[in-house]
Parts: sequence; structure tokens; C-alpha cells
Amino acid sequence: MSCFETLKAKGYRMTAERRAILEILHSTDGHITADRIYHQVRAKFPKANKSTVYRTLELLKGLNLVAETNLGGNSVCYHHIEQSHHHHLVCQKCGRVYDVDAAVFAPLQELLIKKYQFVPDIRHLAIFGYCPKCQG
Amino acid sequence: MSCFETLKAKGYRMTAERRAILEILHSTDGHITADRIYHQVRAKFPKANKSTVYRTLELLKGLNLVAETNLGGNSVCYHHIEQSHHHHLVCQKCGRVYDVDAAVFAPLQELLIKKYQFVPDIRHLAIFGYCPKCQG
DNA sequence: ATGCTTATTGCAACTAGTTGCAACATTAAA
DNA sequence: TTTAATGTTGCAACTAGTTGCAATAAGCAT
Repeated sequence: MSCFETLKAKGYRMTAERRAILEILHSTDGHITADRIYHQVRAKFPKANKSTVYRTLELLKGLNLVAETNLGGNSVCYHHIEQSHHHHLVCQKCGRVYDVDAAVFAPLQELLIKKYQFVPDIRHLAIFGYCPKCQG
Repeated sequence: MSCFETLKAKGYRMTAERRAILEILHSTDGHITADRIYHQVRAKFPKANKSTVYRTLELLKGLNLVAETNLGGNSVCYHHIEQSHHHHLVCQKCGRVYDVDAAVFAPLQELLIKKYQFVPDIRHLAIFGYCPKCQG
């Protein structure tokens, strides 16, 4: 199901701004901040408002079409979800971001379900620490 | 080593505002937002500034004297670190917060070290999901 | 194509948190 | 106790993100 169909199926509407935001997310390799999305949307729709961008990202996040990740800077990053989920290891020293396969978290998820009857909804997690090059 | 000594050992100074903030953190059971700390400090020092509160919390966080946790509301929470570390399971439906012992994360930590040579610095983590009462 | 319902937008004002800078205050040393 | 060094504060202006509301426009039915 395409993003368009997912929106429609839930009674949401497809607007020019939303299309633009989805296109930006699709054409972006890696992460992008809300502010950068906003500026790109403005290039096409000069009077688009930032609240529209934030509200759209919030909506897409709720529909599981984009992932929101706090990579430790002063603003949150977004990216479009397609294939496999992955998480991030962020080095507190050098700032490098490493991708980790979601499978690594499977044991933790099972443990939380078994021990706490809590079903985690781990979508895009950033774990901070020290990378191989910055230890000691 | 007391908070006071930890600060002094690193060349930081103990001021009236810092003392007030530490007292508030110590006397608070559970979590408290920066804004609430700010208002309590103001009760004692009417012209204290919010940037002082934020800067002090940032400092204490760096010294591992307080933990910062995003519990999903619109502001981050703090609490003073004493005994054992623990993490949080936050229900996305009802908002309840459950404490989880840090030991639950030990296997994940080992895996990250072994597989990625990444040493995680998991201090206060919030995992979102659905609690026992809100499933289905 | 027209009209109706209601989702969506722009706006403006707001909250949470950050930053540069000059003034100030703690600490240790003389 | 005075002084010097520098850590800390208040201030004001800023960034990121949110919210209520009236105006607008998408999508559907006719």
C-alpha cells in the first residue's frame, strides 16, 4: 500500500503540501530535520507554514510511514520507512552514527513481554555510548 | 562522595542556586520537570533565571548526578541518581510509567559490545509500548 | 459541475529550551 | 582580608516545536 493509499484509507486527505513532504522524505537518503523539510517545502510553496510540516510529520509518524529519531543534536530527525527497521548507535564523543539491525533488540523485546507483560513499540531507537574508535 | 564534593573536585563552584536545585532534586520522589524546578527555585530566589536551572541540570547530568528522561510528555524529566539505575516502560495508551531494573538491559549491552564494539552508555532509557492493561 | 462535510491550512501567540555576553561571585592564594 | 582568576549568573534574543481558531479546500454524493 502506498503512502497515498494509507492516508486515504484512514480518511486523511492528500494535499499539495503533504505530497511535497512525502517526496522530500522519499528522495532524502538518510535523516533530515523538520526545519530542512520546511525550507524545501517553502521553495515550492512560499507561503507554507511550519506548523503544517510539523503536523504532517506527526501524522506520518502515527501511520508508521516515517520514523522520528533523536540523534542527540538540538533537533529531531526524520526519515521515510521502507524496508527493514533499524536503530542507531550514536557516539557521544565523535558523533558518528552507526546503524544496527532491529534483530539485535529482539531478545530485549521478548524479555519485556515475558517478564513485564509489556509489549514494546521500539521503532527507531538511538542508543548513546562510545564507538570503537573513541574508547579508552 | 557527595554532590558538593563531586562538583568541587572538578573545579565547579557551589552556589546558592545550585544548592537549591540539588535540594529540590533530593527531596523529590520520582521525576520532576525543569520548569517545576525553576518555579521552586524562584520561590526562594525570586530573580533566579531559567537558564541557570537548565545549565545546572545539564552540568549535573554530565557529572552523572542526575538522570534525564523523556517520558513522552512535552517536557523532559529529571531525577537525582542514588542507588541502582533503572529504566522506564511508558505506555503509549494510558501513559502509565513502569520501572524496569537495569539488569534487563545487560544482554543487549553485551551484544552491542561483542557485535559492534560499541560500548553503550545507557543511563536512563524510556521504552514506549503497551502495558498489560492496554493490550489488544 | 455543485454543494456539503469535515480535514487541513495559515496565522499568531505561545511553551520549552539554548546561547552570547557583560556583570558578578566563589575560590584559592598572597 | 584583599586580590586575581575564572566559574556562574541574569538578561535578552533566539531556535524548535505546539496550539486554538477562523478560513480554506479535498473528497464524496448528487
